Amino acid sequence: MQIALAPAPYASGTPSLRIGTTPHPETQRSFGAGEEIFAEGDRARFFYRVVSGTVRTCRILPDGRRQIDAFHLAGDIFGVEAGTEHRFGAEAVGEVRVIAYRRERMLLTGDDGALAQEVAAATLRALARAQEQMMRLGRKSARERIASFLLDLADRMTDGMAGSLRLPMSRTDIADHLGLTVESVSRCVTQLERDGLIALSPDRHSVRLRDRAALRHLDA
Amino acid sequence: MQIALAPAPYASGTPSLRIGTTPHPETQRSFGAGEEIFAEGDRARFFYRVVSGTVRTCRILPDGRRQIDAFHLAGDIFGVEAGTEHRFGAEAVGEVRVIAYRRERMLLTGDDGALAQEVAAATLRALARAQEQMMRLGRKSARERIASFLLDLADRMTDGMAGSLRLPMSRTDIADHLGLTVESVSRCVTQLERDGLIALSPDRHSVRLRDRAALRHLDA
DNA sequence: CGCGGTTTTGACCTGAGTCAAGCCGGGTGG
DNA sequence: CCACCCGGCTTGACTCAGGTCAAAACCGCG
Repeated sequence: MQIALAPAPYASGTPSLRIGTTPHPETQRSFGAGEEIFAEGDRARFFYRVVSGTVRTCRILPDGRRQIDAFHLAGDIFGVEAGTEHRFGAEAVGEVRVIAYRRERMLLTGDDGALAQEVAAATLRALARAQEQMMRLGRKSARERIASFLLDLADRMTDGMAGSLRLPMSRTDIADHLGLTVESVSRCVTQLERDGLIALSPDRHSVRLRDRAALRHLDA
Repeated sequence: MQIALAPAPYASGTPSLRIGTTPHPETQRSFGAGEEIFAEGDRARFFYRVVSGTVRTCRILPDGRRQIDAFHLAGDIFGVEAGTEHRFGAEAVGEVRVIAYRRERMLLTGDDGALAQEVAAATLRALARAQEQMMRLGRKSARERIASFLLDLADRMTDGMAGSLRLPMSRTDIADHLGLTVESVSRCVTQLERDGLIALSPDRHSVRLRDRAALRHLDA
């Protein structure tokens, strides 16, 4: 497959879009913290690209248990479906701007094949992440999951200057992503701090990875 | 995307392949129980389709913990990679026959676009399964994981006549897929049997789903 | 009928969950 | 400018689902 896994061409702060020969007015939308972008079961008429901010896609069991499938950062594509409806809900984590693409756009392989290829690449990347996540959820301890998650996030958020990354999501979100409880996440993070592997800002939302080697060792 | 999620055109016992205009001699290969089809880290020169039998793709942590990513049944495509190497190993569960496709075949969008589309569809399906699996691993109890797994397998193995499906894999494999231990799998299966939700053959490898409603309720 | 691998069962242990307070920081209004 | 609130984070004490270790039991097979 000719899919290039190079960094997504529309990274972080690139709201402008090059779009084939015919100018498609791409709809750009904004959402406030916690707002729903689409719900589980909605008709999948669009798929999206994050322009700025962070999006979480998640599913909720009837009894309230929640699993956050993934966090999508600036440049990431999400909401692509094989069937006709969204199998996950999507919500803004903090302030978010996204571009909505009409799903049918994917049908035309002509002209805008570039977008189609990008989507294919994004899908493959999503699959790779999902597989990584399965490893975490299936076989790793709480401590290992946190270490792995932080490293992964650090890789993806290039912006964070000098090893310090700002976590856009709450502890609860992290817990629901890693299959843990808030308390466990809190305890593990604190423990990693005590052990000197990471350092936390006073508001506890910025993390500096002080000992990547040790973290990577935990990541296994 | 024009991907049709209809049942894969080359299902179960269909070794013959229709392949565009130029006849490509597709390599068909056989493997015995436990044999390795490719290893984690191998150059990804081929991807595969299961002709008969079951394949497991898995990853092993340095300390020996194993996570089985997925089981691939007849008709399934596996081993498609975004990068240049396989990020999972693949092994035969019992006797297996597969067709190996040269990876470059995907490059030509011409002629054989059909295969390319099939791969795209397979990728999307794999992603959907991975997401289902994350839900299981992240938020479900042992009992629920087993129920969910059995239902899923029953759906995919149409062959199993009248609700009775033969599990091709060992308890250990199931455990490593569901993030449990052999003992837990065994206990849960036995419990489901005692509770009358399932019935087991004397060799404990065939399962009849006696109360799908209850199982589905567990699946949530 | 004995053998070897898989599955099951039992007794015990522990990592993470649960429940219940505190704590801290940031935002508001007096 | 500061006292107060409120939601998210942390901490502590206790519980429990599932893991661990060890031993049968079972099935299929030669």
